[in-house]
Amino acid sequence: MKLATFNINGIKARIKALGDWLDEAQPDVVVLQEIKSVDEGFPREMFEERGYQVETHGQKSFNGVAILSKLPLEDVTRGLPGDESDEQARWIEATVVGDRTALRICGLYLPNGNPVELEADGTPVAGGKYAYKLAWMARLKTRAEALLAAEEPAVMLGDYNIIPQEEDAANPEKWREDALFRPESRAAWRAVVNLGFTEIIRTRMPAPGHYTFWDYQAGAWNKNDGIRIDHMLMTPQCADLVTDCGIDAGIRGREKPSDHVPVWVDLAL
DNA sequence: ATGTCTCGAATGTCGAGA
Repeated sequence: MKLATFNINGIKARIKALGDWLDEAQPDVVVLQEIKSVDEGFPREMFEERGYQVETHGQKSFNGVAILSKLPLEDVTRGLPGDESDEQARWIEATVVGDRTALRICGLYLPNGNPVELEADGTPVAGGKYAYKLAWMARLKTRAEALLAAEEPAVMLGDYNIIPQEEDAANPEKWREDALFRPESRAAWRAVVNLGFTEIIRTRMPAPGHYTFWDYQAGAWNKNDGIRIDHMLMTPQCADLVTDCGIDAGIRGREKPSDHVPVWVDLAL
């Protein structure tokens, strides 16, 4: 079973590029981020024609996540628990039913967090975007703890908007004060990973220089000025199933690309 | 040194978000 994550930066602008990649890569399950569409406006037909079941959690203009699956999906839930007042569409879960085992999939679009606004004592300004990012990550940790406690195959994958370590950026210095790389962000990331998850790309592709995002600005792709911010965190029971993984970086160089590229894994499901 | 793209509201351009 091939599982992938892809921040598409707008479904309407990505119909051609996404369709081409699906036809070539042939993933069985894909989580999408930044669909930037309400559920009713999502072009589900182009995926259903290709044999995918489509589950969306959209909102107008911004954010929005989805799951495409050629395997049966069960128990679909929308929204990250822990804050009923949070109206941003950034989390969707479903159970993928395989021949041998089931896999809980959590597709996520973690808040960007910029601009970083801090009080004089260094605490994030309440109500600001950086405070929202860190609060969201605290809720993520709570959900992550429950997934681990279940001792079953589960994966949380998507656009984490986190550069975990220096080797995950071509030019770490220019990200030093950014919400994607600041110490508070990276500490919150480690607090989740260190609960006992396998970060599968780090584990299987440990060399530096594997990026998943290149900014549209300043010729970042041509200079390979990238960062690795799209990740997969697996419970031990899920990590045991992995047979291969990769990053489809090449599609960043095509016509009308997203600024992110797909990250994928093969699982003996 | 500079450099981009998407969406939506309001129009034929702009602000917000990333």
